[in-house]
Amino acid sequence: MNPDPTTANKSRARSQASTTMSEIKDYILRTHLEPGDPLPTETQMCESLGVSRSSVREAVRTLSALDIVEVRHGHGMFVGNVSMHPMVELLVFRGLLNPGDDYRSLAEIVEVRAALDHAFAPAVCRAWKGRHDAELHAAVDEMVRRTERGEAFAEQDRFFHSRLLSPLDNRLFRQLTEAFWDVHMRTSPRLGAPDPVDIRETVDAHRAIADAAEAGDVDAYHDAVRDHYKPLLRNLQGARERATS
Amino acid sequence: MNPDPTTANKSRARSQASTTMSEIKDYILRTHLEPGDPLPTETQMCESLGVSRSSVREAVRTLSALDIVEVRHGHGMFVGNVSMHPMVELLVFRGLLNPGDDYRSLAEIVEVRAALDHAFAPAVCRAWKGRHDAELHAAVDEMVRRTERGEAFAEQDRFFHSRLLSPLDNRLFRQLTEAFWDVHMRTSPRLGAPDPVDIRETVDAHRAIADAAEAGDVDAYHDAVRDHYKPLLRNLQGARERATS
DNA sequence: CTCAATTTGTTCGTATGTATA
DNA sequence: TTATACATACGAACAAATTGA
Repeated sequence: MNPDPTTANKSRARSQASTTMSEIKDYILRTHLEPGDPLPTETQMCESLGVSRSSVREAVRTLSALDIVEVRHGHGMFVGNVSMHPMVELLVFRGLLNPGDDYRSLAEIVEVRAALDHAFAPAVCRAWKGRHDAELHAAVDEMVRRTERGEAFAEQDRFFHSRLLSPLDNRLFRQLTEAFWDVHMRTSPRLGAPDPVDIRETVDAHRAIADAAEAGDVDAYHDAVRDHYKPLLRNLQGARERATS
Repeated sequence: MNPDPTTANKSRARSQASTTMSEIKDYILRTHLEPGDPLPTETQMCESLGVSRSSVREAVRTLSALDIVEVRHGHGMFVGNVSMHPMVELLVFRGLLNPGDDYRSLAEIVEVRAALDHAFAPAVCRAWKGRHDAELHAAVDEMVRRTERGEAFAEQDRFFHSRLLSPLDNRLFRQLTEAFWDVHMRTSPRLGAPDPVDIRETVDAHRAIADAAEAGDVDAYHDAVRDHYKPLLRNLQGARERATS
């Protein structure tokens, strides 16, 4: 009685959209496409995969959420750059999800950031030893100026950390660090404006980090990283105590 | 002339599916839902948000890809557990994407895993000091038995590392570690079967890690972690050299 | 600049598969 | 087993964005 039109699929348990998603991923891998390369149009995929447009769209939706496919309205679909952006969205949402321990997620983020910085300290010092980077110090100078004017310096901060790790060849580590920086920035506003003294301490720590790296002094680098996160952890600790009291 | 039906939306630039996604996220946060809690049905969302079912479905698709929403066929939609699974999928795909430097992604994964292990060594040793965990050692015993029978021990390996970090209160770190373990396992098969001597060395390192943690000996712990990854890094190095030759 | 072609975005109607009671 | 509620799938039509003639 049942014509069983699903026999064509490998397993009837998996949904059309799910199998279609795998097909698209396989297509990208099979044809050795790279980020930015154009993908077939929706209608072409419908024909070649033998599924409806809705299914293709849902599959593409999923891949788009993972930054594996990038879709531009009225233009076409392309291979995404497979960034860490999905994880950032995820962690930001997670941070907002916990109403009880509000600052716990942020504290965990900071702890992991510090851990990564410490772990790659030898590699960073080895890479920078003997070199001097004007842009790195210019970023710190700009932080100082902005601090004196009472302005924020998120942009310089991001640039500094990105630049500092740029000579490393572990792309995963670099992207992970930047991703956690992003999560940090998008979760921290609830902390309120930090103390001016703490800001000054943070800026100084950036200078110390750059100096230690360029001197190839791993121990000094560890100390500077510790100083970098110290005021933040202090604020976080205070906020958590206030929240529980 | 223009009836402008999009006035209801905050910004006409964003797509329906995108705003719908934000609405659902806001709904979860606003009503303080937790992972596992039921969500309104598709039709209910269509009515309350004033959009078509397709748009709701595409929005849900995106949230489902990020493990923010879990949808059970024929049952309903629920708040997902916001796990690291999306990142695992992402990194596995990334690993398969590079045809040139095949083992580079895997090497980066291993390096980050080792970095995290080293970074949290003091916390692990502090948490385990003076304690003795039968299950931890039982896992190692089982590894030994399986090695003697020439079998794999992925399950025991995962349990070991998960158990080892279980006393830490940084959930993010634990989930990150497990996620990288998953990526590692799903990317490493291309390396081929490792040398029996290396396997033995790896198993011994697990024992040493457990002993060091329970003794509260941070230095020994660092050494054990190094030994744990040493055979793997050796194989990886060899594979990369063979690939370039 | 305007027009037309291409491509993705949105909607609706309908039929089907699935889980629960 | 039946009934109900729900998600899944398909196809057609129209809207909106982009590109290039």
